[in-house]
Amino acid sequence: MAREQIMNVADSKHDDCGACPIRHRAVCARCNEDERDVLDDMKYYRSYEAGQTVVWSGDRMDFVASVVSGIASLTQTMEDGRTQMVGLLLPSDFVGRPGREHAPYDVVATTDLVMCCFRKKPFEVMMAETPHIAHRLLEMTLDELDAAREWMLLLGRKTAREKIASLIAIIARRDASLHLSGPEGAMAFDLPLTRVAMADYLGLTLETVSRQISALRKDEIILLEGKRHVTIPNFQKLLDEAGDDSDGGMLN
Amino acid sequence: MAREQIMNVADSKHDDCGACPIRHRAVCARCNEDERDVLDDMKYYRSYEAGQTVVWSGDRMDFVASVVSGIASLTQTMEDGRTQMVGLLLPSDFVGRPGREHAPYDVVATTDLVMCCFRKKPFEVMMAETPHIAHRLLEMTLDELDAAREWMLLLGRKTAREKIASLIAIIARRDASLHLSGPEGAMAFDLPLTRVAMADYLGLTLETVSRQISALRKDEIILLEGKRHVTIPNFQKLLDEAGDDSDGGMLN
DNA sequence: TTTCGTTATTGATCTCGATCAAAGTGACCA
DNA sequence: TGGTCACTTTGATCGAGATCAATAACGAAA
Repeated sequence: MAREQIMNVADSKHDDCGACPIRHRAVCARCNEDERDVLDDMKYYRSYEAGQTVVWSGDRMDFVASVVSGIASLTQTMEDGRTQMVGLLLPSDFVGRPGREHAPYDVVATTDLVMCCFRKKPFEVMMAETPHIAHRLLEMTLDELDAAREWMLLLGRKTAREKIASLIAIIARRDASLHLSGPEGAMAFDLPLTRVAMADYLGLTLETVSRQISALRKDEIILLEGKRHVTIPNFQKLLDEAGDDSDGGMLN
Repeated sequence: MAREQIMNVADSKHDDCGACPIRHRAVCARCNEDERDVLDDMKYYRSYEAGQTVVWSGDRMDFVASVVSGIASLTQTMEDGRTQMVGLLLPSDFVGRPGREHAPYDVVATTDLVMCCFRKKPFEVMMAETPHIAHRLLEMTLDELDAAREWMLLLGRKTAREKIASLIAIIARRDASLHLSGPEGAMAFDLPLTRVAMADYLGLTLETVSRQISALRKDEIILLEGKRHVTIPNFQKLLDEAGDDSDGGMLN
């Protein structure tokens, strides 16, 4: 990890709070200047282009990180090339495990990506000294575990159509919560994933993904402009297609 | 939760350490008597018969718990009855989330089961005061997240035969680590799951599970005595069938 | 503008696992 | 001893999604 590759972003008082959950919620929220100094010393930003691999499975990983902007995905690959996405990291999501030496999955930039990295050793020390951080991290990990379990239902039991509808609903909801838009009328956004990435997410082939998206469009569950821009005229209808009960993945 | 249903197990000095990871690793290991007293006050044991439901999805859940003996499973069900197991809890595994009101999944006793329960409020207080517990819990949650991600690869990309082989390998390994047996020669154990439970775990039907088990037996990857007792003559062969690279699910 | 390369769509066919159906096994009890 | 019930195995057939193949859309570079 050459020093020159590290991009230090201007660090005026609180301008990165929204992007960096560890700092924002565990430390910065309390505005403890000592802790801020420790953080400033041990963190750095890196950016990646869409398609770049952040870490390869099995590589030594001497940092933990959180996503500032863009989307990263965790991917597992079998020897014969079959691949399954096992995690989708959106802004504020965390990756890396204190106490672990090597990455267990490929981490890939799905879109252009900025990550906020913390060198692992000092991060571990800080975590031991700052209970807030351990609690916040536990909180985030439990959220991820819930998401993973929702995803397991999708992979194990849903039809291709339901899978696609579920994925679009997840993206729509995440997008809506980022933009703090009003109650659910029409929603519109760009799909941040290629058909191949969707297929890897859903345990399908890209052809099936394409066919099912076409089918949902024909049935006017979604509207497509170009290949990526989606409008959802009726969110409830989409949820019905997804086969989710109730709120479909929102945590209590 | 009637008082009479609560089974208080004899609590001589350290006899439950092996069964109760929270106490064992976070508190009891330090032999801090004050903390022991707090725990003794807030914990209780419950037992369930195979098939009994511990909590229903959506129910209020005012405790967290860890498995002392037996196997519990976390299960999600869609309105039309399709069900997917999303977690398999073996002795020392933890269930429940501090700060959550309602259970997001059904928790079912897959075999006869004893759980060690902690009332949630006092547990949360203790967690806030005892950093060791939060760290230990984070550790366990991260392990579960890793297991869930391994499972996602299985659900999304593996064939029926690979799924069965993977499941048997997981059970064999867990069993071996419990009994601290020597290096991997022949292994023998009872399957703790019915065919239906395996199907729910693997995202298959019970017929397919049965057929694939028969096939593995015919190919002498496994030996079957009765319907449940399995012997694995060559563990590496089983791993090859499972399609796992390297150690197939062991962490780091 | 043409050309190239990436990404997406659509069609034809095949296959693995689901579904429907029947029979086998073994524990428990009257 | 036979009957019942839960669980499992095996067979026959079907269908959703995979696979193989061709074409389309679109942006970037020349």
